[in-house]
Amino acid sequence: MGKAKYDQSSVDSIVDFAKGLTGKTLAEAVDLPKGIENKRNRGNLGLLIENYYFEISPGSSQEPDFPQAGLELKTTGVLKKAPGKYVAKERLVLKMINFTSIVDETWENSELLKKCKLMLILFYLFEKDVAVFDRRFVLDPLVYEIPDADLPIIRDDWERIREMVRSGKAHELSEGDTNYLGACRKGAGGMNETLLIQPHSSSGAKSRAFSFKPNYINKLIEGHSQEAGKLGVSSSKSFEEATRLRFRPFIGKTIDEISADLNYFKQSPNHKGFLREVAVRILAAGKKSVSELDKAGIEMKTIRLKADGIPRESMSFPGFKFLEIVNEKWEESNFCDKLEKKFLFIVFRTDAAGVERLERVKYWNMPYKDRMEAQRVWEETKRRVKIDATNLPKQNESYVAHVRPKGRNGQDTLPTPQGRQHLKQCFWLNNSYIGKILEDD
DNA sequence: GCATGATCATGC
DNA sequence: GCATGATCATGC
Repeated sequence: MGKAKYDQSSVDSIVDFAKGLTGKTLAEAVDLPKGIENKRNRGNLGLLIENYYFEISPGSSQEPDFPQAGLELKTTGVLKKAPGKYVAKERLVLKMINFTSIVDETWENSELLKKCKLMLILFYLFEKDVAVFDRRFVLDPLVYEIPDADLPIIRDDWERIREMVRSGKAHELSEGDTNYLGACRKGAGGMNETLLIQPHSSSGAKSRAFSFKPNYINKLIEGHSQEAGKLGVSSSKSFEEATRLRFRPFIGKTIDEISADLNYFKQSPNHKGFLREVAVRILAAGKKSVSELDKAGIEMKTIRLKADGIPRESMSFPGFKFLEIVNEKWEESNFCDKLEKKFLFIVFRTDAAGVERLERVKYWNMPYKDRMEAQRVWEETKRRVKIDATNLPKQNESYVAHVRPKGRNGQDTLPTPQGRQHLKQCFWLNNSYIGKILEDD
């Protein structure tokens, strides 16, 4: 190592040095050894940055990357949405969750806080076919310390995760359990993953890591922490309660009344997303900009109940491609991702007189058992697509989910492994299943 | 009346 | 231009 380029014990010095990356790629910023450049796309940019830019090789995973400065280095990808506007490509993994030790931790003495109390986050532009060392750092490095406004939420998230492990439910953890801080899967995955031992249960658990959810990262990127405070997120009220309050004034009102209140009306009788748009407008209180939900990665769904309490329709999810699903793992699938989220149901109901009203809102996480059933349906779909993409799991084959078309019209098709074209399809949660969920409370 | 098939307007 | 959430339409 040559003469010191910066002082590893000084946060300011490290940050100043990090700014040298802004607008550049790693390959432009330093002379990389030849062998590396020959490697195609693969490789972990974060690791390369540590080794070749900062010239450090962090050892212990318990300590920050710059132990003397107490600073943890993170490198994360962003996507370009519009000129100058970037969004997180994915969650930012902070640290593996140690199931054994977390049960005895408090937030203040937690391993997470020890390692990630102060972070330096570098943002590079993710582009699919560009090698990692040619990816450009597009934003200034961000020095991150949990903002006061976000602390109650993140701390609450952490405590929820700890409580899950304490009650022997590490294997039931899902990202939807929490708001900003998630427990994401991290590790081998797939068939031959070795499950980890957890303290208060004999069930093995998949390895998981603490992560910041993409939408929280987006919030950081936008630098809107203060605005989140204004929305009431930072108050002693829980995050969910704050959102619930938004809907409260409209509960019990008819759709026409709400529509009039918001001065937002159905333009076309065929507008199938109308009620969703109504809900979006309630949330945003007029401004249909970023909502609290987006930041927390909450999945909002509108549900319309018939007078008997049964949902009129099943619940659709994004479409899948026949040629992709056959090579995908459940854990990597979009459907799995969605089902791990926290849902916010906006429930409308037609009353005895035939008038439809906003009945209530409800937060919900899909129970572990049902996620496993959804996985079964997904695996079965994958299996059948390989054989005959026109014969997929129907509603009566599972109490949780089924597969059905989703497209613009009969011409909206995709190629199948059989070499034909077939109507686009997506996964649905059965309306009977949704009905059950709403029944028990 | 339900399960399945087909398609809509919208926002990004 | 197209994926999306959602609802309409049909057949049994």
